[in-house]
This record gives sequence, structure tokens and C-alpha cells, in this order.
Amino acid sequence: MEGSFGSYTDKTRVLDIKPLRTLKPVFPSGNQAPPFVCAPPFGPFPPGFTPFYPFSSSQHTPDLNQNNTSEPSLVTPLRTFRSPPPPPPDTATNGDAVELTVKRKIPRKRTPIAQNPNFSSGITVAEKENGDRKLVMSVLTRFDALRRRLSQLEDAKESVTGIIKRPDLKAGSTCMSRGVRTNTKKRTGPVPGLEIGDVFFFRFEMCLIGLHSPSMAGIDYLVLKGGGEGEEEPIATSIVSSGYYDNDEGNPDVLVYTGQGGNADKDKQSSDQKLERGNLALEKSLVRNSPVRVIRGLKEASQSAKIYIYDGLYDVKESWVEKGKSGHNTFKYKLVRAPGQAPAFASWTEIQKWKKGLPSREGMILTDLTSGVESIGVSLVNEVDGENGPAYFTYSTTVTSFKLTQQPSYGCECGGACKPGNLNCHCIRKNGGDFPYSGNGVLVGRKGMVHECSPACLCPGCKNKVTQMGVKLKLEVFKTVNRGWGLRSWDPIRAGSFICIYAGEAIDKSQMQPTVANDDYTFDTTRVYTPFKWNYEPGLADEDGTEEMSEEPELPLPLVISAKNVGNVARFMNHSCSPNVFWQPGSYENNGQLFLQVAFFAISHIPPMTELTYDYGVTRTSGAQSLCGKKKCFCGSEFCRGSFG
DNA sequence: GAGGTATCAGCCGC
DNA sequence: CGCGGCTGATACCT
Repeated sequence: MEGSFGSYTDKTRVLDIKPLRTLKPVFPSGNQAPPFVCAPPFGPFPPGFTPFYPFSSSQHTPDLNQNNTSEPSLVTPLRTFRSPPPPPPDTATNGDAVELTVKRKIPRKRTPIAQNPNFSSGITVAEKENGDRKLVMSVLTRFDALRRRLSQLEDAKESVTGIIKRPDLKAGSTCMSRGVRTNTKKRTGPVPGLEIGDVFFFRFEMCLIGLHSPSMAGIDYLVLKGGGEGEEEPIATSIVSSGYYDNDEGNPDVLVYTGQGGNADKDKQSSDQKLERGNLALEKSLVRNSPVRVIRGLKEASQSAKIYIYDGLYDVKESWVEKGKSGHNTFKYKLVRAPGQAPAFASWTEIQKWKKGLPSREGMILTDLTSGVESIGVSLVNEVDGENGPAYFTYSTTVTSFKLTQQPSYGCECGGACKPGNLNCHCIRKNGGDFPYSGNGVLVGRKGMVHECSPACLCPGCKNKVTQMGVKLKLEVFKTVNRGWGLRSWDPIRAGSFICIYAGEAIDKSQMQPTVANDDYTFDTTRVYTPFKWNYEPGLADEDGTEEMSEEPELPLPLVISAKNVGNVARFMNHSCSPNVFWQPGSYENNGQLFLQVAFFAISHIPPMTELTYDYGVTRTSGAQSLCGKKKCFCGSEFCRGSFG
């Protein structure tokens, strides 16, 4: 066995951990996209109106798969702040009627997905069957945007105990039925647009992009039509390893997987597993020597979330039957990772070891370049050359010399905790009626300005101070091959997660020295930034005309920050024309002062050790309107503009 | 209190 | 149509 296994066992060798993948999310260039229009729910488009396909390519083939045959459905308006569920039909009233009615099991019929007849996924029939990277990224972005929005609306409702909502399932089924999906053609082996190391936070994400179609079951398979006599035989395409079924340690390239079925369930005894469906499919994959995609699920302590890593192709090498804990027969399959694939899960297990300090990270120069300023140490690493650190600067987490007095504003009066949806709360009102973050601190949508609660707010566990709480990820400053120092994370990052603010010294632009303008360590909100769409599409699940909100930054005044002498980790983030991070203006008040800042959030899910990059924009040049940056770009993106800054 | 376990609605595919 | 499945969030334990 060449390379990969050997390097794993030989701990003396320098581990060449590469980014799990290069993220290249793609968005339509702004100048092509017509302005977003809320189409009328019915009927012909007004003359001159072009339907907007937020993420599609220039091709707008009508979606023939679109299922418009269902009756005009009940539509749940997206913007409802408090709508208690309708009381149960109350047919059989018996003695215990005093009990909380919501606890009752309400016989539900499947809520039909809002069918906006004018909605088109913008994904052609062909693209739906076979995707590519661009499409995969856009489907994931659209799904998560909707999921965040549904989650926000859910948070805003009166908390009703006993009812558990699942924004992930709702968003997933909406995307499914509206055709926001790709790679529907089942296949063994690689899936177009998927890269080894891709990370997911929901099972539904893997369904939508054709990596693994069942929303729960661990084994996915397709049925091969036999050579004539009606013979059919299942063959496995992919499995999801939950990590629950003890699959012991050791070699990350080997996986022992338990077959499906036989589990004890509510009022059901556990039983022997049968050699059918998924179990049979894995058996057939073994005899046919057919590769199986493996997704490793694991509980990530740093995020208290379940995470899935696409770990590439494995071969089924052995199968056997074992007595499970319940004493019943269980199928076991031993899968071994095909050689020559980029490390993914193996890197992950390696990072877990670094966190424990054994073995220590190779190439580590400093365990914490912030000297304790950040609550989590930021390591400094060079695995490339002999340079032992960036030029000296002062580490600070704030924007200094920046004072903007204003009339004292109302403090937050919520007392307990700001209740999402409570329009009497100033925090909520300033944010346009919506709480900007979902419960786990993920930014719901881009907007002109995110208003956070004052540091003086005493609400216990206030959820509206995300950026004030500082860096929560385990970050690393590292030497890149051709772009100086860069920034990346040991932790996987969920789309919408806060990364850091841009700290430094605020500059009065009118007095700015020309030399400062050329500085690599300057953030300037007045530059021209490539617009892109990240928020949910109202038309996807809603036809009641929730208005589209602008995603473009809006600041009361231009903000120019220099991190040359004073700054935080943000000063190390490099430019990319296909970035995985965006910046978002934010503000909060304290002691009669308004604090303005620029905060960075993840565009998409970012696997560990992937370089974090954002769009540096292009300086407006007076006179000549050429949007040509001053620096040559080495981002390596397929869509590289060639220059920036 | 952190971390584990029980509970349960929810969805798609078979 | 009915149900199974290596969900995922929360309530409730230790």
C-alpha cells in the first residue's frame, strides 16, 4: 500500500496535512443578475419582467420536473411572529382534557409545501440529474439560507412546550419538492461536484446534493436490473457512519459498519437483522468489488453539533454475523478506504490529537500568538520555510481611536432575555423586527447593519452579543506557499458562524496618507465589493410577498481600519475571488457611544484546515473607472479576477 | 453543571 | 398507504 497509510503510522514524519478541500463557492456576478423582484403569486409576468434565478447560470431552461399539478395549497406565511398552533380538532374529549392541549398528538396531514406557481428552481432537468461543484454549492447555500430563516421564525414564536420543530426537515423537504437539488441520479463511486473532505451539518444536505439520499437510514443503495430474467440486485452506493455504534479507534482508514434493522423500538422487541435491503446491498458490493462512499458522522465537542465528513470511497472487504448486545444477530461489514485519496477523516483525527497536545502540531512556532488576549489560543505555524513569524504588531481585539457619540439611546429593557419577535424590545426593533442570530449564534442573513445588544445589557445569556464574545474557534496563522501568512481553523465552521471582527486603528480617510492606502493591512468599506446573494429566497417557500431585504452593507459613515500596528487575527486573512468568508457591518452602543465594526462570517460550511479568505474589494479610482486592483491575485480560483486591492 | 440518556415529531423512500 | 430508519433538538437525568 503506498503513501497514505505509511505516513499515517510513521509519526516521526512531518505530517503533510493539506486543507481538506478548496472551497470555491460560486455566485453569479452581480452585473448579470437582474434586481430581485417579488413576483405576483399568480399570472403572467408583467412585460419586461425577467424572473430572477438567484443562483443559476445564464441558462434558464424551464424546469420540467416542477410539480405544479397539486392544488393551490395552504400557505404558511413566513413572517408571523406569534401564531399559536390551531387547537386540536378535539374529537374525543375524555377525562384528561385539562392536560396541556399541545401535548396531544394531533393527527396531521402532510402540510403541502407552498407552491408559488412562478417559482422556478433555475436548475435544469439535466443539472438535476448530474451536478457540478457550482451547483452543489448553490444548492447547499439555498438550503441553509432557508433553514436559518425558518429557524429564526421558529425562535420568534411563543415557545410551545411539547412541540419540536425541525427547520432542517422543513427546509429540506421544501428544497426537494421545489427542485432545489442535484445529482438525483443514483450512482456508485464519485458524485460530481463533491469533494473529499466536504463537511455537512444535516443529513438533508447530503440528500439534496445526491451524496446519500435517505434522510435517516444509514445505507443507500440502488437496484441493478439483472441480465434479463427479471433479476434485480441491490448494490450499496453510500453509508453514513454515525459513530454511535462503537467502531473502535485505531486506523482511520478502516471502518466496521453495523447492518440495519433489528433495533428495539417503541413497543417493539429487538430482533435478528435480515439479509435484505441495505444489508444485502453491502453484501453484493462486497462480491462485486464495488466502491462505497463513506460519510463519517461524529459529535464535535467544540460546536456541540453532529458533523458529517465525506471521506471518499471505501471497499467492502469482509462481512460476518455477530451477536449484538440484545443477543440477536447483527451484520457487520469491514470497509477499507481506497488508497490514493486526499486525507479527510484522518486529518480530523489528527487534529483531535493536536488539541490534546500529543503529538504536538508539527511546525508550531507559538501556541498562542495573542498571548492570552483571545480566550482560545491562536497557534502560529510554518510548515513551508524558515521564516519564524510575521512582523511585529500589537495584538488587540478592538477597534481603537474610534468614538462616535450620539444621543443616549434606550437600553434593553427585557430584563430576562430579549425575546425574539418581541417588538417592544429595542434590540429587536433596531434589527427590523427580526432577531439577527439564531439560537446557536449563527447569523441568519446578511443585512445593511446588524445591531447588537449593549455590553451593559444584563440579560443572562443574551444571544445578541455574538461578535462581542470574541473568537470561539481554534484558529491558526500559517505560512502559505505564495501569499505570505494566512488564517485557517482547526474546527469545522458552519455557514453563518462568526469568525472574528476586523480589529485595528480607525483612520480618518480624509487625512489618510497615500502610503497607508496601499497597505496590506487595511480594511476599507468604501472599496467596490462583488455583490453576492446569501440570504433565503422569499419565493422558495413563501408566496405572501415577504419583501426582499438588501444584503449590501450600509454604514452611517465610511470605515477605514488599519491593522498595520495594532490588530487581531483578521489581519492575516487573505483575499480570494471565490471567498469562503464575508464581512458584515455591525454596531452596538455603550455609555452613549456607538461602536461600529466589521465582522466576518462563514459563507458556507468550511472544513478544518481550509484557508479562510474574503473579498478585499477594489479601490475606487477617481476618474478612471476601471475596476482594476493594484495587486496581482494568487487566489487560484477558477473565477479569479486577476487582481485586487 | 457538564455530559449522558430518553423522548418524540418529522421526512423520504421503499 | 404504512412504516422503518446510524435524525436532531430538548427535557430530564445523573
